[in-house]
Amino acid sequence: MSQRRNTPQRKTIEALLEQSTSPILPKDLHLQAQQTLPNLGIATVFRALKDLVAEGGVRVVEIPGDSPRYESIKRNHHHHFKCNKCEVVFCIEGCPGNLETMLNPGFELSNHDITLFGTCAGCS
Amino acid sequence: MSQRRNTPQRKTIEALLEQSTSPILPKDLHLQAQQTLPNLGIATVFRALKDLVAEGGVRVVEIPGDSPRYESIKRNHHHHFKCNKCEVVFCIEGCPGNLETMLNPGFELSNHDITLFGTCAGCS
DNA sequence: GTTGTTGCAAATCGTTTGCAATGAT
DNA sequence: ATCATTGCAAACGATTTGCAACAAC
Repeated sequence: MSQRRNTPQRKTIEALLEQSTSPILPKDLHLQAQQTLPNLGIATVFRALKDLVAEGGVRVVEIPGDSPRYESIKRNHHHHFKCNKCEVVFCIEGCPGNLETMLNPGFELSNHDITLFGTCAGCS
Repeated sequence: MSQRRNTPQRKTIEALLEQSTSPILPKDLHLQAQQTLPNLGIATVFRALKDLVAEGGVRVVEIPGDSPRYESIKRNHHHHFKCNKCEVVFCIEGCPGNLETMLNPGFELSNHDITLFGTCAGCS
């Protein structure tokens, strides 16, 4: 099988993901990583993200209307809020729970995704 | 300003959206509409969807991992469930509500999006 | 006849892939 | 010296756009 190699590219990408306080878009991750590695290609970013998601170190965050963002799995279960004005995405702790009750009999719940929209504290 | 014209293309697309019991992908809508209008172009489907969403007759449904689906606004507020096995998307009535309590002070909630994942009755 | 609408093809955006060169082990 | 990884460019799928022909009004 394939043993993973510890390249500067991957180290940089992983570090940026761990430092970020909100989920990042691949293109922003690419821009930020290029400050350290100017020749870094966007394909390498996507490959690293795919590997990290497969290994379970990173999770995909989908905000309706946007392309996928990525965040480190180090943060525990939470959801996201996107401000309609400044477009910033915030992580929000807490979860309504009890979602199984929404399902008809015979349906089994494995996971869920909640996105809230509105105006953030700074914009309102 | 632009007055909308009642073309066969738009009538067909609107009718299909109203008949559907679950949100549809543009490419499926295109395929279905082509049974009536064989020369219908995919661009016309996207243009009609954009207009319908702008007018408020149709709503966008985003299931994480998939491209956007569309559904008639005639169905009232509800959420969606995607089966991990058969990949079918179901509408589910009901809503946990009380989501404002998840937000920090200063944040205002305008709308929300919930997607549940798991196994549907037919697959489990 | 005016002008919104269409189909087509080309363009765009985000993402993936093939491949030869490179670098970690 | 292996063989995973890289950067680049080409390929891709979904969506958008320009434009000349067309059709609803």
